[in-house]
Amino acid sequence: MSKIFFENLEQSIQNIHLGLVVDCVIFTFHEQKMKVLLNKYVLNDKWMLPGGFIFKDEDVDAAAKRVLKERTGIDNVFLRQFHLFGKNDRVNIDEKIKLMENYGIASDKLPTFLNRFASMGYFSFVKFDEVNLIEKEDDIYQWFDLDAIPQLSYNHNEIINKAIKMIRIQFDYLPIGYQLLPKKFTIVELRKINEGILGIEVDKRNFRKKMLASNLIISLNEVRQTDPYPKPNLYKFNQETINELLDQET
Amino acid sequence: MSKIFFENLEQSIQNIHLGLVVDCVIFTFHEQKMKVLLNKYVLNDKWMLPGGFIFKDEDVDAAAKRVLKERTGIDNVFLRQFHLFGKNDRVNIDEKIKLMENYGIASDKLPTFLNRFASMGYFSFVKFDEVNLIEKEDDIYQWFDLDAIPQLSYNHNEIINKAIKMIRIQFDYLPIGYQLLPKKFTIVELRKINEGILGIEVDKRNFRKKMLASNLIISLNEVRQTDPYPKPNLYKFNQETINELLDQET
DNA sequence: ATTAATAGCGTACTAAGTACGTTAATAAGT
DNA sequence: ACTTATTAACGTACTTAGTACGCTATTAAT
Repeated sequence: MSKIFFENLEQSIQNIHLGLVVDCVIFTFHEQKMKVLLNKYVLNDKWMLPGGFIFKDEDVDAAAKRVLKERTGIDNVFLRQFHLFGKNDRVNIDEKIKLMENYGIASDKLPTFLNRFASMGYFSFVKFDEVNLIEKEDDIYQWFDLDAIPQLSYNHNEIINKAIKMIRIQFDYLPIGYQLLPKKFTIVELRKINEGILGIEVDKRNFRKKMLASNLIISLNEVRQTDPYPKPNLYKFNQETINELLDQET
Repeated sequence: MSKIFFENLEQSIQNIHLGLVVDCVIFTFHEQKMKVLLNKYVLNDKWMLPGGFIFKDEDVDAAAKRVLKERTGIDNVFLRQFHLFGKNDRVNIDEKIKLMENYGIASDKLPTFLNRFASMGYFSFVKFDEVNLIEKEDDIYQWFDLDAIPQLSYNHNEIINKAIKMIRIQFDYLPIGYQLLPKKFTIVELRKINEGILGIEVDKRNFRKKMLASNLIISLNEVRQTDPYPKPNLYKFNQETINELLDQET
């Protein structure tokens, strides 16, 4: 949804698949912390998840991909369904009317638009450095620390909480570190991601032992010279193991 | 979808939430085998999954519950989302037109109905004895062995396969045996369910040991007298453990 | 009288997970 | 110049969970 969409609402409505939208919980990892991408229309006062309509004849998964590409510029992104939010009262109608009025549209003009839309939730993990936040004149984007999410529009707080819950359940089947880290990374970075998502502290020594025993990572026998003190060893992911995870396409 | 629906198609369309349907993969356990419930309109030649539309103002989860109740008579059923099938070409349009024509409806009469509907997949586990298959004049129901599913309409074979895949991934978090077995059951029955769903054989002795060591089941110190030889001991589920699983509501 | 079937018990071994002590190298503070 | 705090990396002991497979007791069928 953007200015152009609202300015041509009647025509826009003709081109979208009714009754269903996608919302994306986009995670990244930066400065040792997990972050979530939020979006705000300048005319609105609350932050919300990046989301959007599905075009007629567009696969739902493709719509989620497109939304992500439009916002972050990233192609070929890792994206998974996690829950359909299909409660009848999911969207606060007053909030929706207010948004329309902010764009100068009478609320009784397009009843179709005010009908209920179920929301398919997707989560995604993107590399911070590869993201190029694409802001339009009327909406802005910002990364928020996972432990400092403000109050969001509609049921979007619930959606984020559910995303985290589902990610935790599927944790071992998701190549999260692979999606978030650069080609070369340290074991500590990998641990910080785990801790951020699982919401717990992990024993440093046991984590290292577990990683080294697994066939998930391969040592590059190379230390990161830019780090101050005990310069940490660098690792890469074992592509075979990652491919096995990706093939499962949960 | 039923005769009444089609006979009043124009009016029926007014009352449904467009763009989204629910399809249910309903499992049961009978005579030591896992079964799936399939449905066939007598005017159609292919079997399909029980599914249906969502009413305007009806929660999507509630629609799935209603579909299940309408077909099996069971209230308060265990039901979980597992995947949204949102491919644009998911439903074979020719098949859909043929179905409409079988009901005497010209295919060009209601373009809205021919628009794409995404399908929210739900799986469910029901006790065979509690099911009371409710057949209407124009559609019939039948349990099929999980390893003998015929070719189904639309993408319904894909939906079943995905359901099984998702159930396997979440296996340890789902109270499957609890949903399928009567109050009193034997360890062998529990094992047969596991084998049926996981598609593998499980070592009898280790399975028993694992179950006894877990706090999932409690011995009733009572054997089933109706069984022929080594009359097996009966167990009940530990309600506390089951409640913990149910609270997670994956 | 022999054989087949199977619920249930037991033993040895392997793999995975947990708890926590120690070292080595450096930067920052006094 | 010396001490201290920091932290990547290695190591040891112990616990728990999982795997492989042998055996027994009791009945029904042949």
